Amino acid sequence: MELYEELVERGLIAQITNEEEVSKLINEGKATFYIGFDPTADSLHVGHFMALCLMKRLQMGGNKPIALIGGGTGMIGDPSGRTDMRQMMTPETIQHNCDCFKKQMSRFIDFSEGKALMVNNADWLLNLNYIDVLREVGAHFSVNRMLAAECYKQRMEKGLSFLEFNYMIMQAYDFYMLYQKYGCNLEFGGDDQWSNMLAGTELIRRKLGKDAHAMTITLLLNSEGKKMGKTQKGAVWLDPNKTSPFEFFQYWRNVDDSDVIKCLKLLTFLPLEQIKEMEKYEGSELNKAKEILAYELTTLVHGEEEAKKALDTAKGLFGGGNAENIPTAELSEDNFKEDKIDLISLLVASGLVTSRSEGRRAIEQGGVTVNNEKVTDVAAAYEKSAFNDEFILKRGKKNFRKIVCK
RNA sequence: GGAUGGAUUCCCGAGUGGCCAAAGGGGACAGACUGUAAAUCUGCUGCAAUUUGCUUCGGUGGUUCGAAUCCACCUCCAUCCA
Repeated sequence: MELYEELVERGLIAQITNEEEVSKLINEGKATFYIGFDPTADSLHVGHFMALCLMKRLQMGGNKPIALIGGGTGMIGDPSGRTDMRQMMTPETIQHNCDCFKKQMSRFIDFSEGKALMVNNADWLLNLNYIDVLREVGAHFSVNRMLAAECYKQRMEKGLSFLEFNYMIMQAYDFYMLYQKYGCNLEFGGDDQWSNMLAGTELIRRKLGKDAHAMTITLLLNSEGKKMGKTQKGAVWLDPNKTSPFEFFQYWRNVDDSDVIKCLKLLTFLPLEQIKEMEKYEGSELNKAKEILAYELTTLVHGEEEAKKALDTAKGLFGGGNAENIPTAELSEDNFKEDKIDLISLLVASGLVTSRSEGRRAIEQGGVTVNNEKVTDVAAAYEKSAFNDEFILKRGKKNFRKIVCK
């Protein structure tokens, strides 16, 4: 199967400007393509992960990826799909985030010997002269058309600042620059970027009279149409310090039945034949597929060793076995009063709940377990010596913490 | 710059002087049922304490025994007009 066909088969492709041209380009390994990442946080998250995978797939097919870090566009903020204005970031934060991105990306993409490039649009955007831009680029944009773009629809109700309105122009300009500098002839991006990307191809056509293409990646949505990769606590990060490998593993282990196959196709590098086998799974058999999904992804992001650990831990916790690597909370002297600590304090100290009220509630509702024994006494307290042996605290069904005493 | 409407707890949204920590819904969380799934049902959802206290309704000040509710000023937002 050719590369492009595989991408389609996996459901990765959402929209495309010219299917015939693009498929030819990438199948022959002749594309130089770019994907932009705006440095909105100090770590990449799952949403970026799909883009990284795609870069990798294409790179394996001989195409040349350019990872564009949005040091310049980050100063503006993309209004697409947002209902409110992004918080403005300081240049220092942006720089810091850019650096973090670079580090993380190098894990996935081979940047050696010019096989891939990493550039920062701050290099050309920051020094632009307002009047020059208006004359050179602004003349080619029709406000009427821009306003009609899908990505601004939501914002038309709540309000859109001129600052953010310009995001599309900046992104278009990026493509235009990359085309000239590196012969970049293809832009990839999330499906919510479609209008911004089209703006780029149009700008290139108008300014240079050349064809460039755009292709969007399916957004990772669950069966309810919500973006995946978000939890109550926020995004699922690729940085192990922000989302531990175990948490990362668990996130995928817990996806809905209806989303497993889709995730396998979109996110893993498992051959399609193997995934097709799993499509036949029914009922609880799907748990096997979930396990594979979680294991594969954890391996990709954190390495095989971490993935094994996470798998072991999960099996231990849910199947009754060793629970070596679950998140640990350390207690210090200060946590004890007269060599004792009450259960509520313990819950708070371990980070399983955020307030004492919440802890009390959890206990009252029968959601707290100590070494597999349900505790319903709100006033329960433990001696220091209780922590000499293994002490596993559990809130709800899936939140574990091993408690150790310094 | 002018006119009008608005800002309520995670979100939407009721509340227009005491009965309001604030209806209802959504979400989140917990329990039951399960397969570490979904659906469903139940509970719960400001903070702290074993029936009580404390801090909340854009901000600041004021009226009042008492304010989310009334007044003044300010900030922000939306719509229309320029």
